[in-house]
Amino acid sequence: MNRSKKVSDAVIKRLPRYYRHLSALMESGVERISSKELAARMNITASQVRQDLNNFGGFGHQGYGYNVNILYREIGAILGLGGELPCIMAGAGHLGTAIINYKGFASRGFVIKKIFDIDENIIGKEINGIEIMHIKDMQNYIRDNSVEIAMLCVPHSAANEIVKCAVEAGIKGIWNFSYHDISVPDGVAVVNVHLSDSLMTLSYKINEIKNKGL
Amino acid sequence: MNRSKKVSDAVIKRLPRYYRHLSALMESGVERISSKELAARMNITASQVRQDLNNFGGFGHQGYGYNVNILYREIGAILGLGGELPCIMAGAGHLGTAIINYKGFASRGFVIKKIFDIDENIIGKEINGIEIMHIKDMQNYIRDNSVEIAMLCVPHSAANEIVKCAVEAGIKGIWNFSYHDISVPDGVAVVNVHLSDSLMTLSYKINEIKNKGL
DNA sequence: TAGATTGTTAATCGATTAACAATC
DNA sequence: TAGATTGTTAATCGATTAACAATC
Repeated sequence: MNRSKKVSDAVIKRLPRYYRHLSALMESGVERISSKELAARMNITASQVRQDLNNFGGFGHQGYGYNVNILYREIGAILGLGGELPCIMAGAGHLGTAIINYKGFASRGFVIKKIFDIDENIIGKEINGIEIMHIKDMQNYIRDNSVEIAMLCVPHSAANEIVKCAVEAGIKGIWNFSYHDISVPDGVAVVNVHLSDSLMTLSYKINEIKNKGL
Repeated sequence: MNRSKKVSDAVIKRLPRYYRHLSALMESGVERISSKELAARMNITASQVRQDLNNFGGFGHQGYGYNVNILYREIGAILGLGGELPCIMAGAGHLGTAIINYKGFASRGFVIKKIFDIDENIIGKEINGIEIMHIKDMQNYIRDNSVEIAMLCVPHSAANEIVKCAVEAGIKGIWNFSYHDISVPDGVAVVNVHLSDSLMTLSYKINEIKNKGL
């Protein structure tokens, strides 16, 4: 992998899409695919496929295309998949619970080790077989167990404090569902997920179509 | 609003962020803000703020800046907020339940009218005071009640069929949480939310930081 | 070998940033 | 009025697309 030139955000966001499509191809028993065919499936151009992949190395062969299995594995490696990534969930509300119960993450290596919440009534209980502990024990748990990812499903009033704790404990990345964008020091990765932003984008698009019709 | 030139996706995605920051400014009692100050809060450039807003009209005043309340209301209108947008939820699993229980949507006008599921055991029950009906009744319900948005939290094996139903019934937009991207005819808006893509992006970023350290 | 398809360079397109006259 | 700040045009930067020699 070429570490010198920074890969653009646009490319990074497409990587999981490639991964998804390659996974589907594998399931259908497809062994090889050309950039042209893959692009058609994904509604992008063949040029873009080749440019994207060549950020990370030449995975194809002239006259042949790309081996689906190999490309799938390579993109998985680029995405940091392959091993186990220990996670914790902060916040056992509805959204946290939904994510804890989602089966697709563990199979990709995102294993939620513990859940942390402030509600005394649920501490000691389990969700999907995972123990709920008090939020005050989160920092030590992260440190002692080399947790890499903190998933954040808490009210935004609590978010900053919890982020601070997690960062001090050496967390590597934060997956933030709380209302405000969060910021962290260099060396910690953050992805903000704003479901309400996404819904408003949909509303915009509906509105746009309506206006076009006038 | 200038309908002739298409507003870019990059701008559309920033609109909810402006909306969020303006909302916070209103709460802190700020009455006016310059593009420079707003940009600083949002980690973008003042030029970009002005360019973005001028896609939709001149909301500012020279020497003064922007009135926070007015700008908030204008962006709300651009986003299609203000009235009620009737929604239905397809799929009452963990994720669907989490979204149904989220309080922030209804206050923005996204009111979930009914929930549809295939599980006979839960039909007739309620989540957050909203009735669960059988999925076979979804199409008529959408048609008879001019539902605008279908929220899709079903397994991907069921997604295509449900989308087809909803589109035939005249749905205006689909908020899709199921695993695969969905496609719809012109005139229907779609926003795909892929939580696992988002998590993999985080994993990439963590990995990138690790590699940079080497 | 001939056909196919890559990796990569060059051209184009679009989005972001800079600059500044207009004006509150 | 003088200072501030917009709206908008021009310059720059970066991402996407096109083209093609290399080669399987």
